[in-house]
Amino acid sequence: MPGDFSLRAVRVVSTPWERFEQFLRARGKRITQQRRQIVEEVFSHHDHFDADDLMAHLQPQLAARRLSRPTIYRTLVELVEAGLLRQMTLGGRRVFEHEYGYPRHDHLHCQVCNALIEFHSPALDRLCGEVARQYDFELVEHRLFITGICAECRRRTERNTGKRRGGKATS
Amino acid sequence: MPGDFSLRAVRVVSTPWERFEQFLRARGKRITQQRRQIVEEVFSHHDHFDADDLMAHLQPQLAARRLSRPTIYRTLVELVEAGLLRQMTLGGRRVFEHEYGYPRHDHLHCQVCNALIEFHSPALDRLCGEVARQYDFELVEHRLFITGICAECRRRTERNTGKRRGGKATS
DNA sequence: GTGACTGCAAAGTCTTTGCACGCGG
DNA sequence: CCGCGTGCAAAGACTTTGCAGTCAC
Repeated sequence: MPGDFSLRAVRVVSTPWERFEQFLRARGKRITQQRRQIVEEVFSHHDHFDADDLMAHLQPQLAARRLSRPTIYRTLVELVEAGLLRQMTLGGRRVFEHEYGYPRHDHLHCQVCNALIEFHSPALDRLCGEVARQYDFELVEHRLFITGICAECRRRTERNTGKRRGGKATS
Repeated sequence: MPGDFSLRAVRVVSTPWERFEQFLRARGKRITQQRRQIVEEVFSHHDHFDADDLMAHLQPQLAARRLSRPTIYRTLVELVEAGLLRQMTLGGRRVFEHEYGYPRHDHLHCQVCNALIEFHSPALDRLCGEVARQYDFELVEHRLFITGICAECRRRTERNTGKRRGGKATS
C-alpha cells in the first residue's frame, strides 16, 4: 500500500545507471560491475532504504563475494554526491531515497508503522523562501517532516482501544 | 553571536530541575546528584549540543568520577522522555536542544558554519495542519530544516572569492 | 534495609580505513 | 601496464549493557 502514496515519477532522459556513468566519467572514476549492481538494485523499485536493507537485497552478491560492505557504503556516498540519492536521518537511522527521476517532496512520517508518505507543497516552497529572505539566508534546500499517525494505524488503534483489547486483532 | 537569533524564552513556573524532579518522582525514580549536575549544566545556557559537548562541559565531574559517560547518556534519554529536551539529527550527529521553557520553533541551518538559527512561523503551522488533514494524518509535530548559507558566511565567502557580485553586504 | 543508580569495563551497532591484489581503461 | 577500486580485516566513532558496589529513600 505504501506505493499508493508515492508521487509520480518525473520524465528523465537517462536511466539512473547512465546518469551515474556520466558522473563517474566526469570524475575520472571507473565503471565497475559492483557500482552497476548497486545502482540497478537501488533503482529497481522506489522505496526508502538504509544500508542494511540494501545489503539484504544484495545478499546473493555479498555471499558470492562479488560485492562487499565497504563497497556498498562507498558507492552510496558517491550516489549522493552524484545527486541520484538523497540522504536523511529517521529515528537515528541513515535512510536514502531516490532523488534522480523523482520530484522534490517532503514527508509525513507515521511513528507507529514507520511509513513515509511523500507530498509536495508549493506553498511550503514559498514559505521557506520568505523565511530565508527574512533572515538574509541563502536557501539551498529545505526538509520538512510531519510526524504523527497515519490513517491506517489510527483505525487499528481505535479498534483496539474501542474494544479494550478484546483479542489480538492481528492484521 | 548565535544568541542574537534565539527566540525569547517562555515564562515557566518551575525551573527545569524542579520539573525534572517532578518527572522523576512521578516515575518512582530517584533524585541524585548526577542527574542534578547534568540538568543544571544543560540548562545553564541556551544552545544546541551533543553528548560530547555536554561531556566536555562536565569534564571536571567526569575526571573526579562523580559522573560517568553512561550516566550522561542515560540521563539525556530521561530528559527527552520528560519533555525537557528535544532530540534531532544534524549531519549525522545526534543533537539536543531545550524544549522546556522555549517556544516551538524550526531551524535555518548554515551548512558552512553549522549555526542553527531558530524561527517560528504560524503560517507553517497552518500549512502542516492542512497537509495532515489532506492525507487523513494525525499530526503530532513537525520539523522543518532550511539548509543554506547564513548572511555572515556568505559575506565571508564573497570576500574570499575576490568579491564576485560586488559587495552588497547589507544587514 | 532495599532496590534503584552509578561507574567501570566491555560489548554493540554502524561505518570507515589500511592494505595488497585484481581489473578497468 | 598503471593505478583506481575492491575485498578483507580491522579500527573507529558513538552508544548501550552487565554487573557489583553505593546511595537515596
